[in-house]
Amino acid sequence: MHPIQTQLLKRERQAFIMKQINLHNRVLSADLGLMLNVSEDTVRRDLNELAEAGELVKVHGGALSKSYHYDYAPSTTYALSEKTVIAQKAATLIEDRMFVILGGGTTVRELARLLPLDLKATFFTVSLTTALQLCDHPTIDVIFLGGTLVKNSQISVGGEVISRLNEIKADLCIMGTNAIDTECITDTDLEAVQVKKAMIKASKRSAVVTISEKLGSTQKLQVCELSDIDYLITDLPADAPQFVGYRREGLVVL
Amino acid sequence: MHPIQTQLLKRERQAFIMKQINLHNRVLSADLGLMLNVSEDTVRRDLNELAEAGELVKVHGGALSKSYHYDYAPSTTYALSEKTVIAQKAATLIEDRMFVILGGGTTVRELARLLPLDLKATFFTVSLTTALQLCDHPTIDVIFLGGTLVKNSQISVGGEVISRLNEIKADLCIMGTNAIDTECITDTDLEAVQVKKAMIKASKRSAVVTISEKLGSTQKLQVCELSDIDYLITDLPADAPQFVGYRREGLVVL
DNA sequence: ATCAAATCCGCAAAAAGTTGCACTAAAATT
DNA sequence: AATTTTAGTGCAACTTTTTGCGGATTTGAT
Repeated sequence: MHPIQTQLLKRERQAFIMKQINLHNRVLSADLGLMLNVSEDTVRRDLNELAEAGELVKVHGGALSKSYHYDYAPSTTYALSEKTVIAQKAATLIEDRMFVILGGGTTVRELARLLPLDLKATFFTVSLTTALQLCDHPTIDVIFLGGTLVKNSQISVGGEVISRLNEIKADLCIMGTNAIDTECITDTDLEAVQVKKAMIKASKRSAVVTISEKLGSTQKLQVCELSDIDYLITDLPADAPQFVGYRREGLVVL
Repeated sequence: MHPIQTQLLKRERQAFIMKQINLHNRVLSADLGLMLNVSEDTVRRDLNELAEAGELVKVHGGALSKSYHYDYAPSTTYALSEKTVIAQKAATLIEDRMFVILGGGTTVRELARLLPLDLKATFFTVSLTTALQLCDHPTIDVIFLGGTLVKNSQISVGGEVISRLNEIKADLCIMGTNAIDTECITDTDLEAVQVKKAMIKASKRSAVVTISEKLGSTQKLQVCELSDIDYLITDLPADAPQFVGYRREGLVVL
């Protein structure tokens, strides 16, 4: 990391900075000042200009490569508007300093995307895509529960995950589901079901998020009874007639 | 950089300026004034004309070659073609039924993308993006080593990851790096360095993949000595002169 | 909560750029 | 040939840009 000898023009300096960013994914203002032989203020001004032009992401102390950001592709998500509504309702359950377990699926990912920017909480997840989305949030902590990956759902499963979950006592768990009826939550994949069971067991309260389309559907494997969950969150208003048969003691419909 | 003796005509002057630009990619108005023995005002007027004619790019203090046109903003991946070359070389190290540990970064991700479709092996990784890429492969097993996530680099770190790595004995480890010189592999993030150390320790053989641009750069934290790795894989041919000082017993340059 | 580092803000000095104008010399016109 | 025209150049006054610095403020880590 040797200093540059010649005095560079502004453009050259900024090009140099971009090269460093592309090479090392991150730069420190102090380092750049030394390398370029200019004051840190000048470096900071350059970084601000480049950030404004969208060439990099400025952070406290330096800057980061823009390519290192998860690009969310909302066009591919089925029923996005409904899921956004659900996610916004679900977000109200999360408060500062909570420990929250999140599952996979596009609805939960949408929730992760919509978390308030000033939220300070700790999240656990088994989903790669949820985790990536959470990485874009500035103030939260994210812990990934590793294990064997299931390829199509991109979540980790297995004994390793289960035993980690058994060590956790979270305030809240939010998961999607494949099917839900008036009796229980069901799903198709045995490994995923076991993880979900462990997630519920590891949390004081559990929320299930799902688009209303799935109400009344059933799959082969049971995750839990409807009474085992505390919140049911859909795109419908809480007093919608579709919830007949779902209401019961201790279950809040949002 | 001598001053010109004879007084030049405008056209000759501008031709001289273009020659300097093509030679050095940059010129300073002050230098040109001295060299051409005219006032800076005249130089500036010349530069303005040339810029208007699209022959160069005028900037505060002088002008830059049009080819220099720093076209940063690699919306995709920086130096992707080089990384593809590297990834193809690295892929030859992986054989059926191997246990392989992969790191993060775009080069490794490219490797994950280019794995032969019929490969049957088991992969461990701490990188969310590498893991996602591996999920697209039909026949391999993927195990994610979970832990606290570092947001910028989207990898998991911490004691959890380290101790899991300590339980693994893999055949091969392939990782990118932020910086490499003839002495050692270095990086910027302490947590990431600790994980990389553990990855190397957990593998019979270790490979470092990097674009040749990074050769000769150094960062603050040491991952390992150059002699601790078994393969160095770059976009250059194995017999390239750039490897002077890198070659040593037990290190294969690919 | 506390402390050091990083950032922001304004300012002032230096560097670079702009403009109008006068002067020169070559080119064009009569 | 004499005169007008015109492009080119340098100078000086003024404006803009760039940069570094001191100090107030925010941020992040402990």
